[in-house]
Amino acid sequence: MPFPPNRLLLLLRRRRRSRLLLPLHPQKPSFSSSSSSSSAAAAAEEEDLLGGTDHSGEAPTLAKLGFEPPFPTDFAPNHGGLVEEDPRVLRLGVCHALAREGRLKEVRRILRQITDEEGSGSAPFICQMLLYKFREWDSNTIVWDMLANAYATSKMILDALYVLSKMDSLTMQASISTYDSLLYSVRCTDIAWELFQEAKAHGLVHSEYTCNIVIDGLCKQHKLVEAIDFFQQARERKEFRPCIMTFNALMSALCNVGFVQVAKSFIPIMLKYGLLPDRYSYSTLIHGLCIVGSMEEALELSEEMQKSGMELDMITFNSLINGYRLLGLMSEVWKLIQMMIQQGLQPDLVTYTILITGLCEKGNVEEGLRMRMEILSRGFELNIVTYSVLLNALCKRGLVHEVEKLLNEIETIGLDMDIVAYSTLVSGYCKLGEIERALQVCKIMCSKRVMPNLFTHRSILSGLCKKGMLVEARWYLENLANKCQVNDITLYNVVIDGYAKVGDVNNAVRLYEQAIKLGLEPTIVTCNSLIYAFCKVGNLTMAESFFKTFELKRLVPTVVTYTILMDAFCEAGNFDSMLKLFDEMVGKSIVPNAITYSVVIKGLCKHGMFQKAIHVLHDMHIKDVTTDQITYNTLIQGFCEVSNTEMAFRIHDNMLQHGVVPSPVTYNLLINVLCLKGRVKHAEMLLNSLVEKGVDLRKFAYMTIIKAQCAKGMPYKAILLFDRLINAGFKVSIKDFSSAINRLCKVYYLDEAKMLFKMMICFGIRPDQKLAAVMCNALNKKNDFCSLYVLQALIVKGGLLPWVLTKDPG
DNA sequence: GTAGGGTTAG
Repeated sequence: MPFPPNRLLLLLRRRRRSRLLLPLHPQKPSFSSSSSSSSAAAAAEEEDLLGGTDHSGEAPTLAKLGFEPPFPTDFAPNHGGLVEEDPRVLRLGVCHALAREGRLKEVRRILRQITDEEGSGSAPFICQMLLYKFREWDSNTIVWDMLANAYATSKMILDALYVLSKMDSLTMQASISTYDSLLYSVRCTDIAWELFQEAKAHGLVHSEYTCNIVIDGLCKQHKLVEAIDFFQQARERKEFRPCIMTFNALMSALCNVGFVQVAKSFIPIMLKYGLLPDRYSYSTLIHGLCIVGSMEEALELSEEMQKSGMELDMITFNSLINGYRLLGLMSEVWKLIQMMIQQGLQPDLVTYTILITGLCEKGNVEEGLRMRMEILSRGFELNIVTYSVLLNALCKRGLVHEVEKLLNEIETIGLDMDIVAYSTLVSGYCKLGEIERALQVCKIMCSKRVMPNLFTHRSILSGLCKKGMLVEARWYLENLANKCQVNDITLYNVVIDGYAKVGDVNNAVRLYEQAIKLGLEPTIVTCNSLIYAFCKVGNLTMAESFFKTFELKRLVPTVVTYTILMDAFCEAGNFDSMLKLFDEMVGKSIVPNAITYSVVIKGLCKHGMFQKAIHVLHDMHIKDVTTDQITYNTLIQGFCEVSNTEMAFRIHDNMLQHGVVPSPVTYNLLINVLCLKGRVKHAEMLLNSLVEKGVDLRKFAYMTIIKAQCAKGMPYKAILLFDRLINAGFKVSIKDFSSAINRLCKVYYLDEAKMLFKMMICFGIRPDQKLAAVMCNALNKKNDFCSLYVLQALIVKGGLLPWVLTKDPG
């Protein structure tokens, strides 16, 4: 007997809430809903078989696992339910007859047909047929064993276990191959390991496949340490002879976590067993090397593969292509595709998806969409993976309309959205601040039985936090923890960071402590957010203290940790501490990135060390650190703050030379510095040239010039620009009108102030008390009583208190 | 054995 089924059921009992649930037959009666006395007796027998009555008074284990067999209400012994003519009985009879003749292949085929037709939950019914019609047949054991095997190979695990438990009660012995089939079927669940241990504890002999199945299962469950340990021990005890598939499984699992060199070390072991690496071994290792960015080594290995007589196939080519994509080297991607075509292989959907991903990552969604048309024109159909890539890119660009179009397309062609596609959409809507829409998507996916996972929940939490809805985020998190038992530190990280961003140190720390109490391990991300929280409220002592505490906990600081602390010291004006941290970081071989350098540049500028700041920028170019808009803006801002217009513009030119497109913030800075230096005309010229070029500008750029024009006595230009601002589609507020009107009043351009005031009324914006007071006082001083009366009437009509007419709030 | 969703810093 390979293993005792009742013991297995006890194992299963411990996993009542495991994910291993069979699809239910909701319309079929369950044990508990049974009403007839005979069915109650049968139910009692079932309970006995299932390992005795549960003393807690709960239903039997299988029933708790969602197993609701049709028996006993529609079929029971001595109940007349079994009729000779039942085709299933006849087929089981045929099986017995064939088994007697040793025609086992045919028996297997018929039993597979029966189990597939009857579906999950049918085991009790079929067992009853075998039990009451064929008990005395000498071919009985073979048929029972093959029935268990049929259920196991059809992934109806609980049915297989049920048959085995029945066999156990009838003192029939199941075969090792049935045991292996069952083990194979459950190998991806944590049941497999205990199943094996139980079998071992009972001194059962393994087949030559058993250990290979266990290793494969452990690898697929990402239990790498256990898999390797098991492999070593089984080898030492000479319990098995590993096959090539086992080596490939181990190497694949290692590669997937980035341990490609460890994976490679399995090759000599393979050779010792007389096994030569096959195309799967090579492509697994090549894939592993590609995902860690070791492209040179990957190419070397692909050459070795070819020398061994194996041509590169699509999968290996795609791995290499994706490797270059991951490094952002799209030119190499194209080269490899050319090479692939030269070798007679046409790009497949995976190749195209990698290409689209690469294009989208470079910000070229339009080209990605065009590529989609090319795929269709080549006769391919897009799958949900390709659509997810496009959806993600469109969401990130905020192209909601295009997203909707693509979703319609997915629906029209009848493609099912999977968990990744739905999560992408949820995340996309969250990033766009459309939480309600994201939650609607969640509802839809649940209704389609695609359940939200960690990614989905994290996106929702992140979206709530970014909107400042921390109460809701906390509520959502606690609901997840209580109801769904989803306890993952990354979910806590998101909310802890949410608190950190608004400077709510107390709640950030409290939530952190709550996570620790739950037994969750903090990560460096948790730590970084807490350090950020203390920095945000200016408590650098606590920030440093937390930093040291986490280091003691062996959490390794990252470039993010150092950058947070450096920025805080920079903001506090503690230049020396900032540089000390920078040196400490470099000393630990942590490589500074663009964000770190921008903090350093900011610090140097604040300290008046502009030459050094420029030097850092050059240094970044030499070290091939990507400079972005913020890097340049930081330096431009530095020069603007000391009114060095010339240098600010030179940095802007340098930015263009390096192919970095200035952001709206760049132009805000440049226009502002021109206005501050009194060069309002230059500022306007710059603005005009930018508008002509179709450059994306912010309201700030317009308003900066308008305010300067008002203050410098250029009221008509200001009014015209105000008009252009409105025509450009910007929304104007009372604040914008007030800032212009106030300045005009200050320099006594009252007629123009009145014009803007009228313009404001025309736009349906009512003056507030402060603006009304400014206007009234100015009119009073100029003795413009006529206008004053009109204004007063307007104010009274608008419901503003009359006292504003005599008081100037300043 | 190949492609998709992701928490932290300027």
